[in-house]
Amino acid sequence: MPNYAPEMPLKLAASAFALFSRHGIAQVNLEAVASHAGVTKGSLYWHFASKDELVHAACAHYYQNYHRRLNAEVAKVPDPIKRLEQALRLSVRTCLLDAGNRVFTLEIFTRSLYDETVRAGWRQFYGSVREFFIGLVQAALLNHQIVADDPELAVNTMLATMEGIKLRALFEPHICAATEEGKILASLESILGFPLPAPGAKPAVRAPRQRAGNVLLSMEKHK
Amino acid sequence: MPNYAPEMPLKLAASAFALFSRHGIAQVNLEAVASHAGVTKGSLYWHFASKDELVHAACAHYYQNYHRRLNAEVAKVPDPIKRLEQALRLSVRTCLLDAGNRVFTLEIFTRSLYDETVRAGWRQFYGSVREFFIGLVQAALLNHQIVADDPELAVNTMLATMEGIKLRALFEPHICAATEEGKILASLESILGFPLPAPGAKPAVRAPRQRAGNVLLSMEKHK
Amino acid sequence: MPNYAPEMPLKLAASAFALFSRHGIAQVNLEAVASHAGVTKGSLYWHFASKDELVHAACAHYYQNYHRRLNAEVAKVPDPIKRLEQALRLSVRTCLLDAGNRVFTLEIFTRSLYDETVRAGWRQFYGSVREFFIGLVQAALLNHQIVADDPELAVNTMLATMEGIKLRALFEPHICAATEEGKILASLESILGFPLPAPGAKPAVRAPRQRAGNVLLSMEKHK
Amino acid sequence: MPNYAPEMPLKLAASAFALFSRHGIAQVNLEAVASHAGVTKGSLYWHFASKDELVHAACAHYYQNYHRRLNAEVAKVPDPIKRLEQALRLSVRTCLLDAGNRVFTLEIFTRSLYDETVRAGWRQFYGSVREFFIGLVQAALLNHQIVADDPELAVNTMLATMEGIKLRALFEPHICAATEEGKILASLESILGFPLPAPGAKPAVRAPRQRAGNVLLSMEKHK
DNA sequence: ACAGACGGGACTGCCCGTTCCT
DNA sequence: AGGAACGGGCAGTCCCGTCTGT
Repeated sequence: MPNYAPEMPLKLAASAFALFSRHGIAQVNLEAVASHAGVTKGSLYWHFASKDELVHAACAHYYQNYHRRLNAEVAKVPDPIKRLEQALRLSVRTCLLDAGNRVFTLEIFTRSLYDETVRAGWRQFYGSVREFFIGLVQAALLNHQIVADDPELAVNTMLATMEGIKLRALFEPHICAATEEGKILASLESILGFPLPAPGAKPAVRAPRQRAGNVLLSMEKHK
Repeated sequence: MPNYAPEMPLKLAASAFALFSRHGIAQVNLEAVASHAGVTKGSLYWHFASKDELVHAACAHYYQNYHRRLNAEVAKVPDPIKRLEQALRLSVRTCLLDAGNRVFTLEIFTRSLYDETVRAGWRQFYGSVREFFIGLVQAALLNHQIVADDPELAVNTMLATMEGIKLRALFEPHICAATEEGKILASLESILGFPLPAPGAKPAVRAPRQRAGNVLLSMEKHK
Repeated sequence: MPNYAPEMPLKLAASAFALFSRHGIAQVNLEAVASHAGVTKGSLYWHFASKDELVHAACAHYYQNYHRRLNAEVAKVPDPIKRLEQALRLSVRTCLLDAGNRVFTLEIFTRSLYDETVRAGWRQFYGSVREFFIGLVQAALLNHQIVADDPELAVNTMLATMEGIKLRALFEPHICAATEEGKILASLESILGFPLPAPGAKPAVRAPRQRAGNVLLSMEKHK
Repeated sequence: MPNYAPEMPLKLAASAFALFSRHGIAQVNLEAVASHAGVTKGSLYWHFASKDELVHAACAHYYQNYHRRLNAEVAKVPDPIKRLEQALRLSVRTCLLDAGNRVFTLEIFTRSLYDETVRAGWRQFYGSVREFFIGLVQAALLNHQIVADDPELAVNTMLATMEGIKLRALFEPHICAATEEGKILASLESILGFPLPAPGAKPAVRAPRQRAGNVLLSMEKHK
């Protein structure tokens, strides 16, 4: 029917991302990706020269999707700190709470060991995300809504904490249960110098020791 | 001479670990592992029923080797804080500075996504390492050589920082160059509440609470 | 040029037959068959799901080839008894004098012990050959060129004699030497009630007792 | 725990014969043979240097067993034609009606394609059987109990007929059903020139044409 | 004489990326 | 764009034969 579908490459990339996230890259063959997109393997090869290229496209899909949603999220609110909070919430939801996402990024990390293109892609993506957050943090700083000596350090720490949580979730899945969103969010906000949510509460969260490092690591043990 | 080699399983596990660390698990076939150990694939299958089992053996080899070296390291010195420092130094050297080790653990992480046995093995290993360090920290605490409100939290933070560094090294290899040992070590020690090395030095490193966490993230950017 | 070869299955079957005939089925691996046909094992498996299937195809190749040559042979001459003689000559040449053919059929017999499909295939082949010869015999009978009370019995006997010769050739190869063609042929024709070739010759061959059973068995012993 | 069992080689040969007859030579491994004999593979190799040797031993077991039973059978009766009949009956029972025996000999035939020793063994065995029967036939001849112009030819024909029946039984098992013993026996006796069993019966069987070839082939078709 | 762990080699069946023809 | 065909590679299996130990 649609004998000319200009969006087919994107459809294939989306299918690839979806399947890779569910089953891992090595476990998904091109036949499956093609049929998931409604075409055959032969057609897939008209758009992508190799599985590697398809992986790159899946990464690009992931990066672009994340950026688009991030931008859409912050566009909804004008207040700097609200924007930052929304950005954080979205990141937690998509990157941490979504198991498929955790799978995909871990697969990408491992693949980047052997594929320079993947490695470069992620490096660039990570850099742009960092710059994005630094921008949000500085805006909130200028608005005196948060406190931070060194925005870049704070963002770096926050991002590293997210990676740390991702890794821990491998072995302790409960720490990324959907119900943990608030807790995780609070920790990340604390790292970025957010004020305490409840004004009357003791500023424990803001207490230096509390904010030290991957705050998530202090979460009560799971029973 | 070939027959009757009770240590062959260990030899094979060591070969598997060595090759997996160099080239990744999927890139190494059993033929290569066997020939690295001086036997053939047919013989390998007398000892291991599948590649999965061999992977588990390689993990066990890794765990055991790490533990053995850790114990040997701390046995050399009686002073608690020296022991802790030695343990940290060894960990940094073997887990962070050694690229093969970084490759192996990342491969294991990804594999643990699909192999419950691998996942359980690593969970147990990680737990035992944590307990080991907590013990060392408490000993140093009793000796008033370090300060730490919550040893478990400090150790968790330190270990998470190591994982964070490992991940960053994927995309910024220079931060795990051999020359960085001192810097990395200092950061980890700072997290565990070590006193400042040089009394005259600016106490920036000790500015305790701020720097705690993934201190490594504040390292100057690579040019 | 490799792709799109609809005749590849036949080529592979022919290669399989050729190699099986030379070295036996168990002694030939799929790699050898594939490379003999100019492809690789992976390609072979696109056409045949297993070695068993390939054996079946080799049998089919053998059956079809024999039928085709038989039909071509009889089509060349119109005279019924000449047709019968040509058919016999071809059968002797291909089935008895050709060592490869003897090997192949013996292998097939043994394999049919354990493979019902092979067994059924041979049964059908044997049946069709028998019908073919019965038809030729009856035509010659109607032409008063041979004498036979019971064409079916005569054909059965003739075919059984051929099998008997095949078996004896295993242990006394000389009885299937190329030079024996005439002698074997004469015996088979005698069973089918052919008239004596030379009118002046002693009718020894036609003597009942001489014709009893596998006449070939009366051939002088080899020194 | 018989640590000294001089008869172990025979036991192993018997086990080998039994298993080879049931499942074929290629389908039986040495482990199975050894355990069937109550020992392990290591012990088997003390008695036989290779699987080939074991096959040879199984053949020898078969030959010897057949000879022994044949001799025992004829020793029971003094009358020449009775002896011949007993010998025939035993041969039909052991060689034709017993499916295992048919399997074993067919396996041996195929193996003899590639194993000169097996081939020579069978050749010798076959020769000795032929001589044995020729002796019995001549004795009966001297006693005027049968008629035969050429005892050797008659025996050859009879033996070839048995082989022919064996082959046909592959594809038409019913012709070797236990109930067919009488019919098969009658055919073979007819070839050897036995008098008709019932005096009043029409001497059809003795008519030359009827006796031509493997008389068994004239058996009514199976429905 | 026996037991059995072990080594070695070969092979089947399969997967999956890739190419080519239509 | 479709899909038949190809190619390489590898896991898992089988089983023979050997070697140590008893």
